[in-house]
Amino acid sequence: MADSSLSESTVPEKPSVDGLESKWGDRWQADDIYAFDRSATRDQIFSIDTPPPTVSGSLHVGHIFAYTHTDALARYHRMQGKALFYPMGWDDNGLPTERRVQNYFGVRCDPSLPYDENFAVPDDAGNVGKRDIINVSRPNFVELCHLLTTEDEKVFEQTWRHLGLSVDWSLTYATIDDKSQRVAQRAFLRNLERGEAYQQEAPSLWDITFQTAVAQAELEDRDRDAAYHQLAFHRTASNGEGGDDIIIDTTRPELLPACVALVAHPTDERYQPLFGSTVATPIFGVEVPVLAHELADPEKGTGIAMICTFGDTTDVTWWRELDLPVRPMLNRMGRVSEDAPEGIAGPGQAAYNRLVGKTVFSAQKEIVEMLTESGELIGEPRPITHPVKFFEKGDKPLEIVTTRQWYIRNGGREDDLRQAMVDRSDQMTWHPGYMQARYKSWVDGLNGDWLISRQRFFGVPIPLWYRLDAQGEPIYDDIIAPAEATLPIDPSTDVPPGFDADQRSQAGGFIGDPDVMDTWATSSLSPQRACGWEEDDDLFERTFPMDLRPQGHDIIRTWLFSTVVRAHFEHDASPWHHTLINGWILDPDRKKMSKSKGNVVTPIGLLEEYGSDAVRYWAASGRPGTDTAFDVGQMKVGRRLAIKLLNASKFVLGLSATSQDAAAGDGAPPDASAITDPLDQSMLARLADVVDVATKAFDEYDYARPLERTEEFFWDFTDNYVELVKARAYGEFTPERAASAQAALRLALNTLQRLFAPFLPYVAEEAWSWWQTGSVHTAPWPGSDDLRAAAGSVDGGPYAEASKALAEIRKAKSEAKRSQRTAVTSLLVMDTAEGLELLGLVLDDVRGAGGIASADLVSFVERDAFGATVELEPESD
RNA sequence: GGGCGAUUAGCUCAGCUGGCUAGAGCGCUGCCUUCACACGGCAGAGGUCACAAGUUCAAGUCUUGUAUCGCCCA
Repeated sequence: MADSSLSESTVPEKPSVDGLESKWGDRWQADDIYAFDRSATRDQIFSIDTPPPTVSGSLHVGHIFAYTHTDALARYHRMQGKALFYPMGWDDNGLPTERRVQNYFGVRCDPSLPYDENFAVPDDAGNVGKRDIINVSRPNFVELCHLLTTEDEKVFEQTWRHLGLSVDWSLTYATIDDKSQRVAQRAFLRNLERGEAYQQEAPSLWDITFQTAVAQAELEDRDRDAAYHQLAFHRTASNGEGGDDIIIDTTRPELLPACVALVAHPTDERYQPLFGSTVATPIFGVEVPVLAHELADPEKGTGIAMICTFGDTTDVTWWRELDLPVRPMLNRMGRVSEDAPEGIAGPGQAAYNRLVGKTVFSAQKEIVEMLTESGELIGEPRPITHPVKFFEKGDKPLEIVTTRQWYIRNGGREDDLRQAMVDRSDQMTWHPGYMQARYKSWVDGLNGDWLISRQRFFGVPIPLWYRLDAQGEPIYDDIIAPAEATLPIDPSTDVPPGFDADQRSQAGGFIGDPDVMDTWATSSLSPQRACGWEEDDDLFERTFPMDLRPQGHDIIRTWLFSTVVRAHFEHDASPWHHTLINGWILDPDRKKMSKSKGNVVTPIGLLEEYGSDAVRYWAASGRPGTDTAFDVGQMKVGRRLAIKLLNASKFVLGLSATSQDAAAGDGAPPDASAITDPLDQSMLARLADVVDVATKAFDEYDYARPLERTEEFFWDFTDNYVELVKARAYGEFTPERAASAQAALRLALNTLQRLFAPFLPYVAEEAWSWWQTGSVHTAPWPGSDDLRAAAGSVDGGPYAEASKALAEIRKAKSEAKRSQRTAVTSLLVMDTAEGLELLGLVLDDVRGAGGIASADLVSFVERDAFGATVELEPESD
């Protein structure tokens, strides 16, 4: 081979996938190839609402999986000429960070403490042994949160860069940064102004561990053991005092002091005579009404239930709809309050005193004892397992306590708004489509507005103050809101307009709202935050509504839904045009991988062991919406594929120093005028089909099919086409026919490198760099027109026929346990007339690859099906 | 209880608007050091497409039902 100076100087002797991440990662950063071009107009831009990962957790393979999908789509659209608006965000706001900070530094937030300017980070941070927890003020605690999340974010960024995400890192935001706080507070104030946010003193779900209210979206049911206890309520003068007791079934006898009524189904004949009368509670003798409501289940227990304030959400419904009094008995710690509920007196008070201060668990034991003593517990408790509501991050059952909280309307209490939320979901395309059913069923099942206030420390403060009356009590209706221009504010340290700092907590002065917002109340504004809402109008107009929201199906009811709510109110629009829902990673037992199960593999270890391209290959094989098994086998396959692409590129580029276009290409397809051989044209015709299928699939947000089809073609290309064409490409026939092979190989290689670029960004870039200037990732996505032009009128037939013949020859050698280099002394091919004609076109190539010295050794027989007989040269020793 | 999805070789999965004599990779078996690649290549064995009815010239593919698994909602 004469002149291969280019390939020799740039193609390594032994190509390797190792080390490409840092080589190209640095280069991409230096060249800023993923920078958003904000001069592009809206129709030239593709904007992505990247899910901000929770930095206080660790990255796991599920993240790698999902973010790779988005990145493949991003890279495709970039190659299609779009300006990518592809930011990364960090979710550092909220409870998970608080927890991590508590454990990492061995501290606890005590909001009553003053700020300590000289607070030093504990020496044993990150490795806290057995020692006393240090109580710190809220501002100190928040500082620690910022300190740790900043470090965590660096680690995350490093991993994402290693994976090869093509985000524009200059757009990075955090959900707790000042701009996010400003966006969240501004949006809240506007919701308030328009009547979309309101406060209410109402029964709320309460986590006794975290000491905060939680929203419906954060609930999960968990099965817990419990027992039905039969309690005897007594008749009163209203329904035949001294008559048979009324027996109710309850799993929570400890709430008996909080009983406000009994309830049965209106059509239940057993209890109809009692409706409207009263009964006396056991032990306490409190008189409560017997009422009718259709939520009472005649099949459950004795068909009549006691309503307590509050044992569960059904109690809340009954309480509201039946207009009952509140008789609370549990405090926010989940213990029995000192003050007995209204109506308890005399001997009842003495009994109540036995419960005071107890947890619900102990109170239940105590009350069962009392009921047994009094004979009002009928029979033995009957154990059951039933679903109990938990805060998804908590480990104690939720209680319901009456508190003042802030809400944002979401359709849970208004049918027209509920319908509007469903309509919004029709305005975006769901990938896969069936995931929209989850959204709809969630919206259908909403039973209240969105509770957004949280009694926590690290979050975006509710930006309000309240006036204090002459006694120093807050007047919650007398709200003082900040001007938008002053945002973000922290009402616990900032002073409202028209007041002095020393009026804080003084009679006639003010007090700041102590709460922070639900973390979803900030995340639900990620499009607004990323796109510069009210901060950068020009950017906002170019990027919003966004093109794509990718996310997991587990947070459709939280993140996706709440984002739709906010955009509906603020912009009267759907926040995105498309949403891509990813599945989960399952371990080999088909269980969701999670930290608690101890089956999580660290991503950085995988990336280092198999290479980023290999891991991305595995990830991109997972279909949209489909849960996928964690499979290192697929990563090994991906690694082989990546290496193969390097080696195939090396081979093609090493061949053809004769072509002019061997010299630095600019990304344009090589000159195809030399391509005249039928086999070459046939291969390109098939490649054109692959390009069309891949393009169509990508346009439908399916990243998996383009990879699959490209890979399938590529293996066949290397196994069959390259082998068939080798002899000719090396010049065994005429120079013109060699040139045809070389040009076809280069055209195919050029196309394949670009097709693989979204999936295997490192090897694609490496191989591209051997013969092209510029990055493959900013090269145009391949079209099929050039390929079809080169193929002319030839279709895939000759290539298929040649491959079949070659397979027969290989099979004969393999079955004879001979080397593939063994010469063929005779080949008889049987096929249809059409098949034989096609074979005639490519016979030289078959001979070259099969080791058939002369065309005289080949004969044909016309038949209606393909077949072949192969004779090999005798074995020599 | 209502809904969504899945069920194809030992394993992980393709098979889109019905034409398949059912595919790929891994794993397994045998062979080949071949000048792009041993981090390789060639070949082979391996499946009544969960089950049952139906529509159709034709069903893995459509309809209905059943079973099992997973998830969402109540």
